[in-house]
Amino acid sequence: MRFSRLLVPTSKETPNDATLASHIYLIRGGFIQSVGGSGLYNFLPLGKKILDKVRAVVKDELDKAGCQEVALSFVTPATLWEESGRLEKYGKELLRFKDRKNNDFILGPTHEEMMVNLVRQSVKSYKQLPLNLYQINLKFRDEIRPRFGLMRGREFLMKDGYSFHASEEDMHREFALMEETYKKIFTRLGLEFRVVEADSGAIGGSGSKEFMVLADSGEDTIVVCPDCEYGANIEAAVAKPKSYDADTEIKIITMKALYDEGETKIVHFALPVSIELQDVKACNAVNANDLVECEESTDIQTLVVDAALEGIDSLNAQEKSYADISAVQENDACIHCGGALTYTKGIEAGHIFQLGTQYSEPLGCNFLDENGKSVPMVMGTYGIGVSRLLAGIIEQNHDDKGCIWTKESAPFDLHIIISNIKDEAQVALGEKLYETLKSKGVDVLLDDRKERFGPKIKDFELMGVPYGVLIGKKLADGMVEFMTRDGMIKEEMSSEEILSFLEGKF
RNA sequence: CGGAGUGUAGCGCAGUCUGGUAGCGCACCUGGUUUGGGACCAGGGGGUCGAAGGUUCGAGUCCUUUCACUCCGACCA
Repeated sequence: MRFSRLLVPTSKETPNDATLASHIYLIRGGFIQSVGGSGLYNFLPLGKKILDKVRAVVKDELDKAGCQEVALSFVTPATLWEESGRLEKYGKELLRFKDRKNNDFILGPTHEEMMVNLVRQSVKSYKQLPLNLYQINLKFRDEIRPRFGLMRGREFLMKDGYSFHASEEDMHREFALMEETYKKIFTRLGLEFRVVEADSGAIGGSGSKEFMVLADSGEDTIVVCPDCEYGANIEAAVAKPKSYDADTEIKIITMKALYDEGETKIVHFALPVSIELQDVKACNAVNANDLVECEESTDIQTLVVDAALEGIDSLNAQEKSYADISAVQENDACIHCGGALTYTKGIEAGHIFQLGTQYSEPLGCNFLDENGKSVPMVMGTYGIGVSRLLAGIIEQNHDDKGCIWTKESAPFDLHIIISNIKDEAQVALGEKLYETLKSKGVDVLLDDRKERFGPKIKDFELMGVPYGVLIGKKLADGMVEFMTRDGMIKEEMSSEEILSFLEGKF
């Protein structure tokens, strides 16, 4: 591709609402463009190219693992969501609208219902199982507060996969296979990541694991053990129970729990004064959809006491139970090896769930087993935020000048700069390298613009193609420079050798 | 949803207090000079000043209503 023909509106100026490196450089580098509405972005040619490359890696690994790609309708009849019971539970994040006949529709934020509907119509026998179907498609979530560019948009590209099994054991096998497959994907993309235990949230189900791209700018706090493999989202993290004695000071926190159909209930949580309440654990302990703050109340009817206080406290309530509701703190002891746990920050880029029959049962997704008996399929579900991965790659790979794309995500293999377009020798060498490498399948960008050296090198730094060739005034002495974007390393070499050097490299 | 703020050219902003010809920087177009770190000179194009209503001889500016967006918080696979 010739730079003079490419639509890449790079910019010197930082958008005023951007604070994260990925947001700043994706816009300044001309990869994406804000639509003006919050959390909505257009992908410009370079951004689209990267998105396609990341998507191709995801698809390649999934296909190798035996998954099959489909594309489900983006617009979903609301009746399907009524069947599963999530129409209410998902709340305002769900974008709803009516058609001309006044039928209710939603734009899918995730597609369990749609996929189950597809499978229940076409799969009837254990002989057709197991099955793992996925799509890489737009999702829409009406986020309360979209921010950070592609990190938390309202419309985004997600890979969502769903597996269907005749037994719990087979689903566990697939879950492990997907964990391995995801590790391969993240590794190929050049990401530093950690697989952690997680809460299942609105999706539901039993075991779930998150794939966290490690970055200080991440929105999630994760607890990791330096001595073993253990890692968990703070929402699901557990530590070795601490022991308390009868003198331990106890605090009681009042919260309002929200349930389906607008029901609410005042609940109380008791735990040692020095320990923070972990909201998600607390929410799960009372089986609520959500917990919100409310005024303190001393009329205690429902009380959940932190499990560590069992046998120590002398609290009374009509309905009293024990559960782990405490937030793990740094230096708590690892549940597996006793190591001192630490906090780190991560970007949730993948999440895999063991769903069981949570959707197949209410939606009637049944099959006939060997005995001719109709039973619900056992399911797993697996997601990757594909557009979020772009942001994650930049969060991990940038410097103060711009992006540094990894090999499998780079918009081009090589970026050739002709410093002075009026110098015929420079142009001739640039064209020769460009045409020769292009014919050999190397994806080359040739900066043939009528610009000075400054803007050209700035754009190279900003756009972040991993390697570059600089053909400039040193050509008069028969020399050119080979540049490695990571570290901005320049190596001089003779203009005679450069072509064979590049042919060997790509 | 609570708190704070902003809407003026593609982007970033001034002008609003004190009403009187719509401005600046970047970007863009033409010509010339320049060509290794976001050049210079000259000329040029681009706006229903977020929307609606009101006050006034006259509104970007004052009043009322409304919409949108941003930031902090709460919330969130």
